[in-house]
This record gives sequence, structure tokens and C-alpha cells, in this order.
Amino acid sequence: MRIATWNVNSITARLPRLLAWLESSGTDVLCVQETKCAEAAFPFEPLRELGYEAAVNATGRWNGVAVLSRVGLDDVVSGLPGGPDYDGGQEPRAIAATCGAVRVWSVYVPNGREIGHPHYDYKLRWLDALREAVGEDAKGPRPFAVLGDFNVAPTDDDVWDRTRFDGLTHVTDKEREALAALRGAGLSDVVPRPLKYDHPFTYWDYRELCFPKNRGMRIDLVYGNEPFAGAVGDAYVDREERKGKGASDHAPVVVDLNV
DNA sequence: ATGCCAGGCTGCGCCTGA
Repeated sequence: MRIATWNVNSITARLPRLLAWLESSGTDVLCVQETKCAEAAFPFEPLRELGYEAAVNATGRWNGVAVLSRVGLDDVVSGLPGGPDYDGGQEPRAIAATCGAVRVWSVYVPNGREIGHPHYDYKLRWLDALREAVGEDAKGPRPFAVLGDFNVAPTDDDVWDRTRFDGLTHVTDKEREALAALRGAGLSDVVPRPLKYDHPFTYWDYRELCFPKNRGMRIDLVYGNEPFAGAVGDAYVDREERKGKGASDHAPVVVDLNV
């Protein structure tokens, strides 16, 4: 089974590339982030024509997540149980589904904006709620993984130049401790191989030629339990999808599972 | 060539992203 995660930066703007990529990559299950559209505007029909069902948690212009599957889509949980509010409400940043033999969460972790900003505390509380929510599945016998845009670079090697991130989010001890707590709950970081260069970056800013210069970050992660991690045959970042006109600023992370 | 930011709404500029 081929499982992937991809922050598409608007599913409506990305639709032609998304459909082409699903076909060319042969992906069975795709966790999508930043749909940036209301559920009513979600492109269910073209996806259905390709053979994919979709479970969607999206409310409009910001955020929005989905799970696309052509191998079954059951027991959907929309929203992060116990997740914190922001600006007086829940944001659409998590959705879970069982796809065949595997259960997945598609997550879009809050950005955090700046250290000390209310959004940064929200990010840490959100990650804590995620750890609470996955506890049972993480320790269970069924292959299970949280896939998505975590907005945290797990190590200094996961950013192109650590000195450029002094005082910024995504690399702080507290954010990394939140990831460590997730690992402590029974999940491990399924690190993909890069198709080029020596770091498996998944995000490159649109500005300042970041992609051609490979000034990237690894912030799109796959955290799998032991049955999941043990079934991984291959994992890679499809940087080809970051090329050209109309690309997302994130590349898909692809995992081949022997299930 | 991988090429100097992109998306969507509050819209014809502004906020967000990381």
C-alpha cells in the first residue's frame, strides 16, 4: 500500500496537479493539508472519478485537512478530540480514517507565528492534545500513523541553515519536546530519503529561489507506531512535484507499506 | 533548467504562511 502526505496549499488551485500526481504516483491513501476551501467547495467528484473517496474537515479560507483513499475509508473522526480553541473556536486541522488495514490521521499543526505569540502556545497545546488523542492507537497492534504538516523541524539537520532560525519558531526546544512526547507515546519518525541532495526537505519557501538553492525544511512528517514503522518498505520525498509552474510550496512524502 | 511568492477573501489591497 502506498500512503502519502502532502500540504497542497489550496486543493482547488492544486487540483490539476493533484489529480495527475495521484495517477502517476499510484498513491492509495493521501493525507492532505491546507485545502483552503469550504467542505461544500471540495472537489469530491473529480476525485471520485479517479476512484478516491474523501473524508474532509474544512471550513473555508484557512487550514482544512482531508484523507483521500481508494482502499476504503471508515471510522472517520473529524477534528482533534480535546483540541484547544483558537479565537473562540476549533479550527479544521485534523481528521482520522481507517483505510484498509491502516489507520491514519491527517494533521495540520498550527504554525505558531512567533515565540511568545498566543499562536505559539496554541501550537504547543495542540501538539499535547494530539499526543493524548493518539495514545491508544499508537500502542495498538494495527498499523497506525499520524501524517501531515507538523510545522516543526525535528532536528537542526532538518533546516537548511540552523543559524537563520535563531529566535524563530519551528526549531525551538519546546516544539521539539512536543515531538519527543509523541515518540514517547509509541510513535517513531519515519524519515524519508531525499531524491536529490542529502537532506529530505519537504518545504521550500516560494521566495528567494529557495527551491533551486535547496533552502528547505523537513516539517512534513510521518509518525508511525511499531506495526506501521515495521512494515515500511520505502519512504521518500517526491521533490519532482515541487518543480514548475503551479506547484505547492510543499512536496509529497511517500511511504510504501508492506501490508 | 528547479528560477526570484502564492492563495483567497475581507477583494481591486490585505492577511497568512514558516
